[in-house]
Amino acid sequence: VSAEVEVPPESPFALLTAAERRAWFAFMKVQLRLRYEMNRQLQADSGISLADYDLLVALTSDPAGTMAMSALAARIGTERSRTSHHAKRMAARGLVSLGAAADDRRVTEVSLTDQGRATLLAAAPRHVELVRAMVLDDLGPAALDELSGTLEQVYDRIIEHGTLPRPADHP
Amino acid sequence: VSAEVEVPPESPFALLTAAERRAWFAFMKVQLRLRYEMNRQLQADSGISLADYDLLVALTSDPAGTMAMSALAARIGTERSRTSHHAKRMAARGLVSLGAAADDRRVTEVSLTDQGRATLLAAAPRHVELVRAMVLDDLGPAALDELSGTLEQVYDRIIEHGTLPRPADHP
DNA sequence: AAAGATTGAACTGTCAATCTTG
DNA sequence: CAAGATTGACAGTTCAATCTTT
Repeated sequence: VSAEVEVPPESPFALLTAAERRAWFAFMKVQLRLRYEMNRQLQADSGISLADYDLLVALTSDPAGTMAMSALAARIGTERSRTSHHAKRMAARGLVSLGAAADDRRVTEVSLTDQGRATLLAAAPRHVELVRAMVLDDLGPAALDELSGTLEQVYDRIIEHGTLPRPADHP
Repeated sequence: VSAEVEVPPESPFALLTAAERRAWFAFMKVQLRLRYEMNRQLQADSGISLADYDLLVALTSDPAGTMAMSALAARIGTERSRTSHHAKRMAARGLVSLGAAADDRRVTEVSLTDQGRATLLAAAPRHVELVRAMVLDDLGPAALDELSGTLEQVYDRIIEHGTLPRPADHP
């Protein structure tokens, strides 16, 4: 397993202690590789990006598979304009459909199409398998709980010190 | 602190156990917010992106602040073409300079300029402060070690199951 | 005016094709 | 031909300006 990492004194990482640096490097490395591998696998197996997958998953949180554009953006945690561009591209590919809400015509409703639902159902098991294989499977119940607790604590600190409001809970 | 999260049975997350889901959500949430906040702070305080910062830091690992384009790309963990585009944009802003290597003229050397070095030196303390405030400060030495160990274990799994070779060690 | 959303321009990242030197 | 790198076209992201409905 990885131990001490030497850092030249000119490097900004010299501002961290050895233990801090170790945690920070480990986190950044995991994060970078994981994103890369998830994207690659989804693209190869199902022809969708991680961002596409996240959007489709978000829509399943509504029983009918329909959400207002703003609600969708808030759920995914990105800006409205980005979600708008993204949903439009996905609509062109047939994965979702867009339409004005009947009751308030300012609202754009984004809905899973049959094709979108089918794509997600086909993609999910392999994606979850990857996550399990890469992250979850090798941690015992105790390590998993410890990791969850630590990350939740970190998340709270980020929200406290950050510039964005805490989002509504992930159902 | 966050506890059980309900997931509709149609959601792909139903494929994970409650404990697995908790760890996975916590990781994804931390990762997403942290990237956002780091980017925002660097941009606001120093006028550079997180990607710019990473490239500048990578260059400091050479005493003279000069690396071959390929070596730089490998160090940052991105593709050569991306690094090439990025370095070119940064050169236009005066943060780095580009030139053919004397001994092998296929090689492009990327060098920190005085301005690039000054920008990094000015940016680093506040960036490190943010990382400390958001992630490191609130974890005791034991939690920090435990987190490092778990993430290093996860990283090894990712490399095992992934498609990319293990990169050279971060000095 | 405020809320919900879209648009267009500028910027960043990805992929395949190409160029240059060894 | 292989290695190092760049290019150009396209996909995705951000930001500010704009549009529509309430």
